[in-house]
Order: sequence, then structure tokens, then C-alpha cells
Amino acid sequence: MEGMEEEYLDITFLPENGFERKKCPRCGKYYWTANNHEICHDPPCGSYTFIGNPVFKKQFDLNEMRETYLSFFEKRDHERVERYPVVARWRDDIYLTIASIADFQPFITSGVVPPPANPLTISQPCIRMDDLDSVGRTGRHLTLFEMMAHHAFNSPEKEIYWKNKTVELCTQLLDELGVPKEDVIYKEEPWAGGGNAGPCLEAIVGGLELATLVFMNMEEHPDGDIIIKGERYRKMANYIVDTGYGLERFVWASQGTPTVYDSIFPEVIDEIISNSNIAFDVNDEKVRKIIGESSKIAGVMGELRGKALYDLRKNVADKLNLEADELESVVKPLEKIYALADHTRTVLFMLGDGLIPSNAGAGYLARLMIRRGLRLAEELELSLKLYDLIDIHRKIIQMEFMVPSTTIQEILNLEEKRYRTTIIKGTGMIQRTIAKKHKIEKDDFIEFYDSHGIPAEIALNIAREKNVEVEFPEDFYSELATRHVKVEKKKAKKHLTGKYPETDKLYYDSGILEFEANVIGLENGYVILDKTAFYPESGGQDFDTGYIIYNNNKIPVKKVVEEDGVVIHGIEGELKVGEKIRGLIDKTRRYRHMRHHSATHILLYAIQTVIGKHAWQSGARKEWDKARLDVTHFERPDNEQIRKIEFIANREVMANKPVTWEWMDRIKAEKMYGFRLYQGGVPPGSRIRVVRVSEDVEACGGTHVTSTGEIGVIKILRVESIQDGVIRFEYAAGDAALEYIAAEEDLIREASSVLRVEPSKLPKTVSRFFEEWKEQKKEIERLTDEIATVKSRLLKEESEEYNSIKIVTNVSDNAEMAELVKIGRILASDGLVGVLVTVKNGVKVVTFSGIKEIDARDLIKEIGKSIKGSGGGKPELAQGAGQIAPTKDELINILFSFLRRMK
RNA sequence: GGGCUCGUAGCUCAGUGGAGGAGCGCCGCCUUCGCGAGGCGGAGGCCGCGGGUUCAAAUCCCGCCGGGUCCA
Repeated sequence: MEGMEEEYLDITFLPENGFERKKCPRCGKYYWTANNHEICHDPPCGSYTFIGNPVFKKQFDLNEMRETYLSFFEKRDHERVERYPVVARWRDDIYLTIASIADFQPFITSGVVPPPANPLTISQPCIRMDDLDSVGRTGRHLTLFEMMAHHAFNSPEKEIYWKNKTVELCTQLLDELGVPKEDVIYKEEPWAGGGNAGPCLEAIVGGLELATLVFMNMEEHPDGDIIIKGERYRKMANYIVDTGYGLERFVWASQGTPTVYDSIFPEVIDEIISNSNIAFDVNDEKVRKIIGESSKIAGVMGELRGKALYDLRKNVADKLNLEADELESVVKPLEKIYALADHTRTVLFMLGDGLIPSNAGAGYLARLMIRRGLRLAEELELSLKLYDLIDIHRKIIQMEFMVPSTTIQEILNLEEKRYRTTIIKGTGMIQRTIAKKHKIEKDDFIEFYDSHGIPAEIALNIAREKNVEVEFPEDFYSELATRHVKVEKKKAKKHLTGKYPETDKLYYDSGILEFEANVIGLENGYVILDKTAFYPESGGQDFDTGYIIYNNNKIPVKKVVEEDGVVIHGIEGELKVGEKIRGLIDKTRRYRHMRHHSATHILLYAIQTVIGKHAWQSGARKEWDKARLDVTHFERPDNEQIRKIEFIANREVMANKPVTWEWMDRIKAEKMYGFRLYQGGVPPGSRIRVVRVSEDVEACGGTHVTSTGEIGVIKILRVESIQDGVIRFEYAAGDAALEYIAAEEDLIREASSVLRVEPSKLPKTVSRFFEEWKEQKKEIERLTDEIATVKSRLLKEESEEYNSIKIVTNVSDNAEMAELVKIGRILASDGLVGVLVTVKNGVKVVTFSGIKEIDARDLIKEIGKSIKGSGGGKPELAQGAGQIAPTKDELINILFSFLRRMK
């Protein structure tokens, strides 16, 4: 943070307009005031003064406020930009849109791609789940909020505007809303995040931070000389005005309600209260006072867990002269109402923008929100469905969503069903644990939650009901955290050490299968060419193989990969830098990949047609003999849907539509087709290759056939759910499809020839065989029982005596082990001692003893010595095996000497 | 993406190296004028699949398939 002071001193607008720089005596930070404020007023140095005392000259609702803001900046030469989805499809480093600037990272902020407009203004819905615990408690935390913003992207070539204009615009906006500059405090607070940093001013009005003006001009770099929060940063060439004005906070400030929730979705709160177990009236004077006071005090506090939460309660109770119990009876249910209203709003955006709940990946975040909502609804005994609340939010928000209401409702019903099952199963598990151990231990709590999703509270409730001992760990959540230790991501190994210019890629023109090029680099078995038609492994498409021809020598190309725009070829042979070569692509292999690749685009279109636009590609692979496509969807499609998808896909093939592609300006393409372009991932660069296959349009660098008819046929091989919310389609196109069909036919032919029936009779015959097999197994079991009974009677008759112990020995050449065991048990139960041996399938031994003093295990060890074997079991019966078959006489000898020693 | 956890009778689950079990459900018989309840008996298992270790695997190890769940 050192050396940042001057970053603020050059904002001449401030001193010129009567602002003075001061150091807050409480927190020691610097701030600017035009009215001689003695402290910075940023909680905890000050507290809210706007509650019950709105700071704007007029009250706004969400839509009015948003419109006022956007048109204010529109009038000042900013172009209005449509909001982006809350699911950050254009990024692979974050799941959710967490700030308006996230829309423009990484390519626009780094200067690779020009912004959609400059300067621009936007109101971007953002989701942040970091402070989940505080939502509902503090009166100000939300999981979803709209970040209104104006951005200017400056480069060394062109500056739009920088600090002065930004502060001026902010001051003007507030002034128009009725806040004179004397009531505004600009606090200095360096900002860092997402690999960038810069000086920042927070605009505080009435104790509430309304806006954050970030002047992003640094980037993280190991050689940087500016240190912020322990990381090194350096100045960058581009500098960006990154502002954030909290829409909800503006509305709150304009209304002065006790909490932000009361100002932005009062209809939802009313609906929850009138359909739950709330015993008090929210409009009651005392209740309103409690909420307002709570909110004010919470405003000066940070995290609200454990002691902080206790302190908050105590403070409020003292101030209002209430008993802690009385306070809690109002505050606790209220927190739940607020949280539920907040969560359902977030779920609307998540599902509306196409996120599918799942047990892994981004979808888990949706499930987490839904489950928290369901639990809150349960605790409040809400007689409504979550969807009823979401529907009210939708009316308040007045926004268009990609996913239709009916689908959202369907997903919620499914999620609710899942949740109920989890809780019912979990309750059973807890009860079994109690029945077994008569207590619940620390590890149980953790396993219940971590492995089975049962909240500790539910386990505690059951324990209380059953009145059993519990060992509930104080550090439950930190214990959980330690079990989820972060693992560092392994970086992909680099092949190259040298630096090379980007390879000229000829493969974008799929027709080029032969080319001439120059060798510009060689590194342990890899060749770098100035240009190539060899397709490297990327976008899920396998690499090309083929030959490099040099001096009439054919050098095989075994592997092709791309690294930082440079294509490298793995070869088996010798080459020299500077040589001219000819490249030959393996045509068959390439064509199979191309068919699979184009088929993938068609299939995606067919899937979206049948199951809906929320089916987003989440992975794909195109290989020699098959391809696969993963899409987000909440249930496995049924056979009818799969047939329909296959039919639509093949209809597109038969229509023989041309496959076209063009390089397009990124922003223009996004405007034209939306983010659905990025189904297969986000390519870098200002220009992207837009490929159109039948009705599907995507940004794609892969090789494609020239018209859909070349694909021949698309055959879906199987459809499976690879995780909740993600469905995998496996399919084959062209030759590969025919091969697959032929192989399937062979399987059926072979199976039916083994059973000697017509293929059409297979299912019936197989099930008949299986039934008969099971019956015969039972029959054999019954017969061995009978044989054992008979044989044991015979052996008993043949038994000899030693010291009044009846002894049996027998060697059989056709008996099964199971039979010997049965005989042994019968004889043992009759009080006999003996050894049974069979030599069928190797030498197997069973020893038994019906006499307490004689242990069958000792006996089998004794026998093991002479037959090179071993065994064990229980005192009455032991089993074993050996390598040498003993005779009956040998067995008798061993047994006699064993018994002699026993005495 | 990573961790944990579970696949055993129609269902819910015990069993964790040496003959596959319980409860509920199902069928039959006894009891009843009949139903229910109760008593007695019975049917129903590739112990998820494939390898390995072992004399011996539902049980231990590895891989796969299928479910659940937590974290990012």
C-alpha cells in the first residue's frame, strides 16, 4: 500500500470542490469531506443515520432506480449495455458473475479485445455467496445484488476519462438524487482482486457505503514493486474505471426502511409472514424498532458468527431495554424470513439464467441455495412452495429469463423431492446410530453432514428427543474445513523451452490435406513449422496423424499438440532447422474426426430442440470410433426423447445443409448470437471463428465437413448421467456408426448362435436360461444336503474309536468342498472328530470336531504340514487345501498321533 | 475439479476373512361368522461388475459402473 498516497492527491476535482483530506481518528484511514466531518463515518467508525430518515429526495423502487441510474449515464455519453447472465459462461476461472467488471475480464481488461462500448453503463446482477451466514442477520447482506456501474477503458493510445471525471460523475449523480456534496464522504481504500489492483474511493452517505470507485491500474506480477495485501503488483499500460453502485443500497437509502430487504422485496416478505408460523406483527412499533436497531448495530459489525452475533444481540437488547429472550423471539424468525426472501431471489436468477442444480461444479451452488431455502421454509412452517415466492420475485424484477417458468418449477419440484429423500434417509441413519451406540460422537456429526448432507441441527434434535448423550464439537465448521484441504492444481507440462512465432494454421480450411512448410524449430522429438495443416489436440478433437516428406523420406507424425499458439509435431525421424518439407495428413483419420465434430454441433442443436435451451455443453470429445457430448440437464432423457433427438439430428444430415464459418469481431458475434457461442469454451482473441452447422452457431476452431450430408449418419450409442445435472451422449457418425452397428449385430448373432435361437428370440431364451439356472442351483443345494446326510450316516457307521472318541477319515475323488463341509458339520454335531479330503480340483481338506477339548483348527494345521498346505476356520470346523493328496492310512496315522499328543 | 460415503431379499438395512441375516412387505396354514390383530410355516439373493491377494472373499486391495453428500 506504500506509495499509493499520490494516487489520490492528483484527483483535483476534490479540493476544487471544497473537499478536504483528513485522517480518521478512529480507523486511521484517509477520507475526503466537503463539510468538515470529524470521522470517516464508515462503520464501525460511524453508524447508519438514514434509517427512518431517507437520504434521497424521493423514494425509489428497484426498476425506477435502475432506470434513473442508467439514463443518467446515458445522458452523459455512456452507452447502455444489456446485463450478462449470472452464470459466467465466458469465463473458466469463476462460476458466477461476481461484479460488473467480471463481464469484461479477461480479454477486454487486458486490452486484447475492444469493449462493447466505451464508456459504458450497465446494471449487472451479481451473486456472492461468501457472506452467506450474514444474509438476513445484518440487514444489508444479499446473495444477489445488482451492481450498477459505469466503465471507461483507457489505453496509452486513447484515454476516455480517469479519476477526476469519475468522482465528478458520482458526485453529480448523488446531487441529482438529493444528496448535497457536503453529505458525501469519499474514503480511501486500496482495492485488489482477480489479479488486478488500484486505488479506490468509497462513497459513503449516511453511514452507508453506496458506491465504490476503483481505478484499476495495476496487475499482479512477481517483479512488481507495489505490495498490496501481501501480493506484488506493478503498473499496467491500460487503466480502467471500474465503478460499482449497489442498486439495492440506493433503493434502501431512498426509503430508509429498517433493512435493505424491506425496501427491495416487501411483497415477498409479507407473503412469507402471512403463510408461516410468525406470531407477531411486523408493523408493530416495537418490532420495527428492534429491526431498525439491529440493522444499525449490525452495520458496524463485520462477520456475524459466534461471539460477534452474541454481542450484536446483547447490544440491541440493552439499547431497547429488553430481555434477551424477548429479543430473540422476534429477531430469529425475522432473520429466517429475510434470508428466505433473499435466497429465493438468487435461485430465480440462477435457474432463470440456465444453471442446473448438481452435486458437483457450478450446479452445486444452485443446489446449496435451494436446500438452504427449503430448510428455512421448513423452520418457518411455510405453507407455500419456494416457487410461489420465486414467482413474486419475477414480477418485482420485471426481467426476461432464458429458462421458462415451467422448467424452473419442474427443477424445484425435483430438488425438493431429492432433499426430502436425503433427510428421511439421514434421519434413519441417526436413529440407527443412537440404537447402536446410545450416543452421537463428534465424528458422527461430521460424517452425517459431510458424507450424507444431514445438518447438525437435525441430528441434535433427534438426539434431544431420544434423550441421548451428544459430543457436539464446538469447532464443527473449522473441523470440516480442515477435512477439505486445498490441493494445488498441477500445471500442464510444457513441451517447449524456446520461443517461436505463432504457427500459421492451414487446417481452418478443412480441404487442405497436403502442404509445404519450413522447419523453424526442433526440440527433443518435436518439430515446429512456420505453417501447418496438422490439427493439434484441442476442443475435444483428437490430433491428426500423417507424414512429413523430406528428401523422399516419409517421417511419421505421431502426435500433434498446441502450446501458446505454436503447433508442435511429434515425429519419428531426423530433420534439420531451415529445411523445406511437405506435410501429408492421414485423410481417413481426419475425415472421421471431422464427421464427429460436425455431428457434435448438430446433436447439440437437436438436444436443445428436444429438452430445452438450458441444455448447455459442458464437455465434448471427438475420436476415431466415437464421440461424446456432455450437456447440462436435470434428468436422464427417456428413450422416446433420445429417439427424437437422433431423428432430428439425422434429418439435419439428410437435408445436406452447407457448413460455413467466418472470422468475426468478437463483440459483434456476441451481440448477434449471445453467449451460446461459447458452448465449447471461450477462445481468446478479438476475432473468433464462428462456425455454423445446420441451425447451430458456435465459436469453434475445429475442422468440419463442408456440408452436413457428408456426415452420413449419426447413431446415438448410449446416454448416461455422469453426475447430477449433466447428461452424457455417446454417438458415432459415418463409418464409425456403421462399424458400431455391425459390431452390435455380430454380438447378437454370436449370442444367438450359442443358444441356437433366432436373434428375435434372444431375450425370451436368455431369461428362460437364467431362470432355469437359478432353479438348478437350488436343486443342487437341496441334493448336496441330502447326499451329505446319507454320506455322514455311512461314515459314522465306518468310524473307528480312540479313547472312546469316534473318529472318521475319508478321501474322495469326486466330492465338492461344499459337500465335505456339510458332512463335517453333521458329524461334528454328533460328537465325532475327523478329516475329510477331496482331490477334485486340487487337494481340499475339511477337519471337524464335536469335542470341546479338540480344536479342528489345530488338526488342520497338523495335516497341512504333511500335504504342503494350510487352512483355518472355527473350533468345530476348519477348511484348507494342500498340494499332496494323502491316503486314508496316512490320515489315520496323523489323526492318531495328533490325539495322542493332545492328552 | 477434489474429498467422503453407500451398492447384500420387493423395501429399509445388519453382517467386514471361515455354513449369507433381521424388520417391513408377499404367499400359505391355524385362530374368527367375517375382517383386523396374533401364532406357525414358506417363497424370494450372480452380496453392483471385472481383476488381484488368500487354502478360503459379501468381507481385504486395485479398476470400472451406479447412487448419495460436502467443499471449491
